[in-house]
Amino acid sequence: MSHHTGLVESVRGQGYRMTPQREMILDAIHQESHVTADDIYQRVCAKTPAINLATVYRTLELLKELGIVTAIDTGEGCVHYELAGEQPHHHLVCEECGHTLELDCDVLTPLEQELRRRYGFLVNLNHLALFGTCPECQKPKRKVKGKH
Amino acid sequence: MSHHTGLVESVRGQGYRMTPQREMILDAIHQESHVTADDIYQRVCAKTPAINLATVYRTLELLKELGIVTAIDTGEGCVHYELAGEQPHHHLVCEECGHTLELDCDVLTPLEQELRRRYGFLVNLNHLALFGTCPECQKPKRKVKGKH
DNA sequence: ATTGCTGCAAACTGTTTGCACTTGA
DNA sequence: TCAAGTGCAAACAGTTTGCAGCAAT
Repeated sequence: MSHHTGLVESVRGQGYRMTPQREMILDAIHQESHVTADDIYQRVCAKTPAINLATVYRTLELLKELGIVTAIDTGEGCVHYELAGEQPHHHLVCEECGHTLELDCDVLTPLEQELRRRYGFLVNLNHLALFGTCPECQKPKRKVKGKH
Repeated sequence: MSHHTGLVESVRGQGYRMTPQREMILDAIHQESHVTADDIYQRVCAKTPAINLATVYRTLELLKELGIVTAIDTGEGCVHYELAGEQPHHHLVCEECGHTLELDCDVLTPLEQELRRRYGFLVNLNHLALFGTCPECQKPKRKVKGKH
């Protein structure tokens, strides 16, 4: 099942133990990237008796330190995780419908350069979430409005 | 004391009551923008007997709806608030030292345009927080390293 | 046989909510 | 007057932590 043997080795190679839990968690992120701790928890629990949420958090923390996953805070109150190996990409999150669309990484290259040139700031745009209004929601349609 | 009479009127004008609490909260944000709910709470409590944190949150929620303040999630686990009237500006947050530096808004204009052109996405860059490494922390200095 | 990892339960942080009381218009 | 706003305490969600037992090396 493990198509992610490299990752397993990477963990072991750095002096950490490979446990069934860690393997399942790696498996889960591998299957579906850009997930929350709870997503992983659900996904893992679905197949085997159980795993503890705390373990998921601790493992994610470890994987983050090992540079295997990266964390993205999309500002929705929960952190999303992704395999670090992935092509860095970004998310446009619609504030109205919550829909997320992915963004080619090259769109941000000019900004990256500008920030370095102007401020000497080395920005980390591995996984950025930008908020706004998606094309769909910009269409006037029936304005429901109302004081929510 | 209220140099923010306009805001007070704005609240009242939209059919909401002006209470001492709300006035103090407005006052606080006026004095120091880019604050957290708790900052406001502290600041207000310092001068008068007391105010309730829940009230701060409720008021901020209201002010946000009225378009008087805007919320920014800098990803540090707590939301920052700012007077909406402010020049939109952005923050470069250093992941190493936590230091924040402000960013001229024009740096992001090209990105804004690109997103609209390419994806039809109307991005809201009123208050953006970008993470990375500040010039200071890029200097090699003594690498302490060590396992977290 | 160690030492690291796990599960569990409890703590913690930022935020929200239900409800009875108070107060601005 | 009376709906809107407040304080309080309790609930919440996401995340972290202390500790005793379990298991990978």
